Amino acid sequence: MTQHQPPGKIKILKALSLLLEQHNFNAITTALIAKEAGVTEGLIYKYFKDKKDLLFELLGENITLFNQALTAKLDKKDTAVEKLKAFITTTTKAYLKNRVFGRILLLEVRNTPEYFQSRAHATMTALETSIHEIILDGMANGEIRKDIDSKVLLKTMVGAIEHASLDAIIFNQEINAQAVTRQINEIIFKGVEV
Amino acid sequence: MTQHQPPGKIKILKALSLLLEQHNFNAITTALIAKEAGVTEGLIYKYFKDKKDLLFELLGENITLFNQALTAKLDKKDTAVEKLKAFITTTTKAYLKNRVFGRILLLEVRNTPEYFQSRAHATMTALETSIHEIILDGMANGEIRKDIDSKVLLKTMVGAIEHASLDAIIFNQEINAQAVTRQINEIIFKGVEV
DNA sequence: AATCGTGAGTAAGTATCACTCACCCGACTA
DNA sequence: TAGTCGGGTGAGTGATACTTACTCACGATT
Repeated sequence: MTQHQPPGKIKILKALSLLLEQHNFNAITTALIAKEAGVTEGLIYKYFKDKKDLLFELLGENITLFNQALTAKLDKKDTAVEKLKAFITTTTKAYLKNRVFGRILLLEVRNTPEYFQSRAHATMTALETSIHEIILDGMANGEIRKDIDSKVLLKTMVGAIEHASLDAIIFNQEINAQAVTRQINEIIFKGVEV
Repeated sequence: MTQHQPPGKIKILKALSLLLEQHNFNAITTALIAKEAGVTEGLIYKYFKDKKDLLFELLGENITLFNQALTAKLDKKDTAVEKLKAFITTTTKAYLKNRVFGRILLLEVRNTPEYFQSRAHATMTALETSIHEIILDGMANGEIRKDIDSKVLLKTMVGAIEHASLDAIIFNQEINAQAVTRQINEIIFKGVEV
């Protein structure tokens, strides 16, 4: 997937990733990216359609790596509920550990329509589809209530994960991912009403 | 709150709101806003610090109106659980009915640090605080499990609402808000595990 | 060993915006 | 009738995303 990338291209991707740790995407100029990468501005446009395309490719690499790591983790779990809980935990931890990844995905790309045509988004959709299938499996084998809309459950899980990570990502706070994900799992799987 | 606004300022706010129904914020130029409003570009900068400030003010008006409507609705409910369910339903419906409001709040402002200094964000924080207090009330009077972290529950609710609305907002789909919010309420309050 | 093609990179633009600034106008008021 | 002030104008300007014409190093081909 990422083999035989020209050195300049790699340097540009690395530079943007580094800069995103300190600044938000709009505040990062192409001139700054080029300077940080040690190349000229023109080279960015040799390898990327435009500035946003560069962002999407960086996100795409992160998602691909994350997708592989997540799949490996879920394969170790036996039941659907265990897999879904692992999904919540692993994803939240990924957003919090790799802040740039979380920031791009949750804050920087969604307001640009082109993102939804990108490879990054396609990978993300595939990931969500596989989680959706786990939910369906769980319903089929009696682990999960059948009268729940599987799509809404998926959205609730993803939404909970994202919103739990959001403050930490925006304000660069440290939060206890372990404790938070345990709580989310408890809320979604057991419910909060007495 | 919004009294005695000069006509030009109102026209500019209305123009942006209208344009946001068709285009995303970055794609809307100040020249286009001015043209749509029937004023000159310079006037925008008489009333707003910059283009983003204009966006924040438009959002602020929407949030203030929504906040009032929501408070009125919640006051009619007696129990904490009923209030929280009404919060989920009312908020989701607001995002779906007023797409521009949903789009600005969920997609356009969060990637700009200045938003978190704006009046709009302050109002939003106040709104979330009042919902948090309802959760705490519910715990105090035995409606809601006391071993749940109230903050995480709040985030889960908000996250579920936002993510359930997101696809509809992004792709301009119609979705059955009634059915979706009933499902979210079921998931969060009763849990999904058999 | 001369030539060709190509991938990698450069440097000097250009067009488009967001934003500024000096100014105008009419209506009050002293 | 001069002063001032809110509301509004329109011609700039600088930053910046993006383009384009070019160079250089190189391995393969003849």
